[in-house]
Amino acid sequence: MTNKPVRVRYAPSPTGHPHVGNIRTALFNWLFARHHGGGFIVRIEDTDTARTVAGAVETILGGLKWLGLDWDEGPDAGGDYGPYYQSERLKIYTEAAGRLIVQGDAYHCYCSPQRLKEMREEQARQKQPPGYDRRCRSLSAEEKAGCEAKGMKPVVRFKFPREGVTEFNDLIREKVKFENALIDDIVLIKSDGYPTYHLASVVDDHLMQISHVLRAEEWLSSTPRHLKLYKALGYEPPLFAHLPMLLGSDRSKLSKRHGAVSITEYREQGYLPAAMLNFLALLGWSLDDKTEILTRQELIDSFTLERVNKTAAIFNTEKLGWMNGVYIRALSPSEFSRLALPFLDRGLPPQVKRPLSTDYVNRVLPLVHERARTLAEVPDLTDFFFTGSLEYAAEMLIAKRMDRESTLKALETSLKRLEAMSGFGEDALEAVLRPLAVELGLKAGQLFGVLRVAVTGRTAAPPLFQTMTVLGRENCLKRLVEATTRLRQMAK
RNA sequence: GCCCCCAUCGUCUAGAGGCCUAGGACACCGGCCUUUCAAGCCGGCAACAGCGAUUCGAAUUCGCUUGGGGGCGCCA
Repeated sequence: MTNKPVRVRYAPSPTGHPHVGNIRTALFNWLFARHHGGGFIVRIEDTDTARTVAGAVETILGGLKWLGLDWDEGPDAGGDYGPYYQSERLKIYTEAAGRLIVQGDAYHCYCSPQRLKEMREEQARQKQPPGYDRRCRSLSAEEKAGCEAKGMKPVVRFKFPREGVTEFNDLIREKVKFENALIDDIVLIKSDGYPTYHLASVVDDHLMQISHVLRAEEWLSSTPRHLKLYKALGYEPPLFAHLPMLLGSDRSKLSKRHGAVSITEYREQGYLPAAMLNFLALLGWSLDDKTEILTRQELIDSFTLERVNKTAAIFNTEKLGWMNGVYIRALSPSEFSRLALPFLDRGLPPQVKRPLSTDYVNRVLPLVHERARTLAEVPDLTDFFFTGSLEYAAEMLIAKRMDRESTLKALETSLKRLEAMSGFGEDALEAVLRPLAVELGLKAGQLFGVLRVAVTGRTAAPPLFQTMTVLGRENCLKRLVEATTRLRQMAK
């Protein structure tokens, strides 16, 4: 450990949606910062003008906010080390690159993309490792002048040492060693004047006084270059920790074909931020041998790099679903209603009258509270409470070990008894229907099953009497009549 | 192809030489509860990749093999 104050950063590039793998990296950085009482900085790495997507910054920031990952410095927050958009720091990078050239640690390269492409193809043919052949390292003054005269725009390349070994101590992987001879000269400044990730992140991490770089494992092999860059620039490098990757179900890099991959999609699918946070934290980190559910504060208190593991983890949606269910059930009824309402409003068929009655909704939702794994399931679970007519096959009305005739009789008798009821409460319904089953020579389950289908149009639903109570007398009677008709019309 | 990293149930993981006939969770399969579903409870299935070495003793240490992942862009 250095004795520098803890300052970590999340440095997304605004090229698309916030990938859950990326967000997991953000989360670990945030947890690390909060655990140590350090700073969490967000820096936008918008140095690829071609790939930058409008609105992406907002989406990424929105994802962080949704999860409650607050940042101390960055867009919207300001800070003493800004600007926090790399596109606004171009001068700084140009200056750094200029210094490296003067020092002899970097050089202009005029090789065209075309030549580089051909070079790589040739290397592939020869089964040689691909990499820049350093041709422009030894350009004479005349050759250089010639290129300039032709108006060629150079890139700046880093002169990586040709021999020796670069070794460093990764906080998670411990000693990692690379042979310098195998590492080529990376581009520092592109021909459009923008820096590459390598230069920009090194310069900014230094300037922003980042103490620990926690990033995904895919960066492990470029770390030697970064280390040499720090050295050439005269900076003291931060400590590095390369986090395990997040993989899809087939063990390949998590991508769209594995399903939802953007944090925004999970939000839209009705996952709760607390569940998402908890789940993501457990991908590559664990507290002990049994704890699964942890609050944000518990996560902060117990998060350490020592307990981050080295193995890539598969993003397991099944377990996320279970965990989300746990969090949903832990919600108070009113919180559940408040959170589910927008999903209901959006998910119910268009013919359902809007606005939805708050009072009615508040009576319906408790019935499915413990049955929902995501908020997005709520409309499907409750639509029969809202729609006018039910759609189901008449056969569904016929319960186990019953036939058309006995079902018809059960329906007609029930209808008569229900019509005769003065009240229509849960207990009253049970008091009427349970004895009726006996009277009809049916098991309670058989009668209730018939009525459940008649009233909800489905075989799986919330408890019958509660459902009927909420649905109300008029609606229930109407549906029983419809069920009778439907059964009569059914072909024998 | 070259370089780097990794390797415990299907999945997420516990395990830092004897506590391990390897623990927990998801999923799955039974059972209980029960008007269906869900929830809950009880039980079950299921793993130390292989081979050598070190050691009285190895999932834990070392080596090799195999397997998986990542990197090798004027992307990040």
